[in-house]
Amino acid sequence: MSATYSIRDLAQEFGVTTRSLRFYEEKGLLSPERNKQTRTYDHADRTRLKLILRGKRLGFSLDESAEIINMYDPKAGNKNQMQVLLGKVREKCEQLQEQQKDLESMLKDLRTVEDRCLVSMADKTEGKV
DNA sequence: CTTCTTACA
DNA sequence: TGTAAGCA
Repeated sequence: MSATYSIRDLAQEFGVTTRSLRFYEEKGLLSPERNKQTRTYDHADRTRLKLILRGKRLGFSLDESAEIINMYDPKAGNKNQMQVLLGKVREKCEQLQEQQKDLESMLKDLRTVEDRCLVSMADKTEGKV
């Protein structure tokens, strides 16, 4: 009754390579059962992989995701886990806002240069026409 | 043919 | 992480 998955099953389902799954394992994010050399993943492993990929989408490093995921502790209501996650999320938000600020600044400068180019080209055109 | 490990890009 | 080599 315990659904299991081969390294391929999960790789295909989540659109990642088997290399990635082994890589995540090396980083301590995954710990599939070992049946005679080959890996056998269970539902818990699948869930962890799901969380790893979510963390990736949120911009967290594998180490950060590992820190949070490995903190899973139903007995304690996952309070510590939530606290750390909240901290990471806020930190990430601040970083993104900082990046957004920089991007807007660069965009502003680029547009200034763009305008100067257009003006310059317009002047030369008028002179010839 | 597929998985696994190890090493290198 | 991709790729490749050498095994099982």
